[in-house]
Amino acid sequence: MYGMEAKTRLVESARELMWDRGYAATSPRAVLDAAGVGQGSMYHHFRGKEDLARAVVEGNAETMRAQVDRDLAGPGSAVERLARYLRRERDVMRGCRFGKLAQDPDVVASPVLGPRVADMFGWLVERLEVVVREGQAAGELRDSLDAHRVASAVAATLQGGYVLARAAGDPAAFDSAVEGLLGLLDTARTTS
Amino acid sequence: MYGMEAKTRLVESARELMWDRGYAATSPRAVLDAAGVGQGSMYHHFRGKEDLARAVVEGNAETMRAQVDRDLAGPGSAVERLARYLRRERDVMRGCRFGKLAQDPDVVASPVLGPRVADMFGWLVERLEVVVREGQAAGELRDSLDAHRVASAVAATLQGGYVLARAAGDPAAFDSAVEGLLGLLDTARTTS
DNA sequence: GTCTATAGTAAGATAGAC
DNA sequence: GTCTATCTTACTATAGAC
Repeated sequence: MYGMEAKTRLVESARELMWDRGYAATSPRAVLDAAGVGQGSMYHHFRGKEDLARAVVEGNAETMRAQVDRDLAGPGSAVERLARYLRRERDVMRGCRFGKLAQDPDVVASPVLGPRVADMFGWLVERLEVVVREGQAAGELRDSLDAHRVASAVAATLQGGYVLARAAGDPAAFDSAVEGLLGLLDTARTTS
Repeated sequence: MYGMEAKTRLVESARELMWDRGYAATSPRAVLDAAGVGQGSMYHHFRGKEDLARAVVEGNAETMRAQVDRDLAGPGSAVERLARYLRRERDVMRGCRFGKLAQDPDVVASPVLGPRVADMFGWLVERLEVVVREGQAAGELRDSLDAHRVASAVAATLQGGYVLARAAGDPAAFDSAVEGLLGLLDTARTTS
């Protein structure tokens, strides 16, 4: 963290703290201490807390889109690709960087942060929907299923899995939810 | 709110504020203003913010257990009862009173609040699991399904549905997720 | 029981030196 | 560009009068 310039260190420190504590609970003071820079440095590079968070969110969005694309656009059938996405190794107890923000009233109310979180989830569900449709076109998944709704259920199970895991204090709760959904998805295949 | 004694007004005010803002973001100051009482009154009836939250959570737990039992223990097949639970009218944009707490680091870290939230979700998943097993015993749901995992997926979809709705700023995202799961549950029925 | 006054700490941001 | 000092406001809690 100390081999970078101050601006980069600020964003990286904020990224870690926001992942753990969310937006509202991440104070500029804590970010500065973690980055090892003074306050003046932050207010030189950013307009304030919200602007720093914007930089964090933009970086996270790029990373997440790339990860999702890797899982969903790779080889395999539709269900195999959904399974690869759902079962990807995750830092379950830290939660989803975006799901955490969506729960924060300050984020949703922010004109700069709110739309970015909304866009991320809108994109994700659309992306999942495409995979479901491909599965239907290939005759793998039943045509009777509503692709958008199934995609929404997949995204929701993931987000809810994080909630259950944090509530239980046990990552296994996340795995149970994911495997439960995959079990149901398996019954929705035309081939068996 | 003003027809009750101060202690009751404090709990009710805190309940509303915590539903909207969560635990950490709900200040005693805001609760006192909403309840229309002074600070001394609160510190007479409660040991502090955490103790007041405990009273709120205990009341919420009772309410939620009663609601879930009404939905799941009533008449109908297993899938019908799960659908009644999932489709029950909800204040989607306000979210789940317990899911919100599970996401709050201060709550999870609290020895008095954390276990209460954990117990609530543990009880819920167990309760859903019983319904799935009943469906299997009745020959309605496939025996190949893991009841615990399916129950976890149901609970997770609900919690994740709230996340998607808040991110999108649209309750319809919640409905899509719920209907997506119900669509998958329908394919898991042995009868059609 | 309920109130106001006040304490001590931390939040988020600004000013101005270097 | 980066620093420290300072400002204003809010938080959670305590003290002590009524």
